[in-house]
Amino acid sequence: MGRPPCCDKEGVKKGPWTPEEDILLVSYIQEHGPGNWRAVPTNTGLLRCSKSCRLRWTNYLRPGIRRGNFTDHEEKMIIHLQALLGNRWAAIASYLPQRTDNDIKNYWNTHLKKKLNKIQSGAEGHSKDGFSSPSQSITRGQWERRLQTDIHMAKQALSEALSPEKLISNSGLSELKPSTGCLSNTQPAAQSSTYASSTENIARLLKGWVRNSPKSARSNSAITQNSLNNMSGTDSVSSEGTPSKANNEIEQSETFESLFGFESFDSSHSDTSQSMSPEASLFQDESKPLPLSLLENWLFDEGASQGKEFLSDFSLDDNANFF
DNA sequence: AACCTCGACAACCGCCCGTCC
DNA sequence: GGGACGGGCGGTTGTCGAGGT
Repeated sequence: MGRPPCCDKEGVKKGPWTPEEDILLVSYIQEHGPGNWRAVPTNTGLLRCSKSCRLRWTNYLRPGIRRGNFTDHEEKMIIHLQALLGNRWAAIASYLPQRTDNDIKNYWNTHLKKKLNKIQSGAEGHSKDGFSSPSQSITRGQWERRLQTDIHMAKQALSEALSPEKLISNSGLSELKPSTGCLSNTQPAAQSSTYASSTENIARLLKGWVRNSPKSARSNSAITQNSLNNMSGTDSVSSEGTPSKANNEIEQSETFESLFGFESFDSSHSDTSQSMSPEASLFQDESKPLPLSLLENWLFDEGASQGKEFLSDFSLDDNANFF
């Protein structure tokens, strides 16, 4: 007997999620927190598979997700991390807390793969013209130096992206300023007309839902705090850096709105991978990235051969020229 | 205007792993 | 110890819109 499917095939809805379904899901998670996905469809009345609910939440509804165009910085990080980690999208995503693994995977498959192929074919063209490919001509010493340089670059990029100073300086309430924030109704650069990809629709709907829901009328701030704790899957907010009662209800309300307003939709932020919204920082604990030093160790201790493959696949020089 | 092709991305599927009983 | 289950992950497919013919 094979493993039973995670959900009955009959009576399970498939395809794009509707706003109503999103609201049902979000409201449930607000009350109970993410997890126990098996129970979600039955408790919410959603005609969806539990996996589908989890996916919808983690990839699109979860607070702190940045969508829209990838910055050059993010692009570089993805390329470097892909070279280091391979197609371990979840691991790569842990270094880009605002991006989901699915998003990164899609971006890789649709954009970066092609770009790198172009580069590679370009390099091959060179070799045909008399230039030997780097992987063929490079000595081991050169290769190691390049590898170290590459790791250093990746490390630098990561530390820039994840440095606490930047997090603090960039994650402050300035993110909520109308000029750049969620309340400004800024249009995403690439907005699709379909609901599923119209994150602003979700935001608007959810905002409306929060305002109209009886619970929000009862105690908006309480919900906000609870939902933050629940949604983040941690109780981290309360211990250190606790939003004290000095953080008044308005601020918390703004924070909540920002959860679904996603200022980061605004792709006009120049180097947004370096900024992190407060909500995003909440989720950092959820998936702590492996320290890069460990990656280095792994790479040098066990993966020298893999490193060579990497270099032959992905030439630094080509890459440098490309960027 | 109708049809076709291609690209982008949301969602699904199946496998695997960790946890619990 | 091992089976069942829930959840995570990566690969793949489906859908839809844009652009081209």
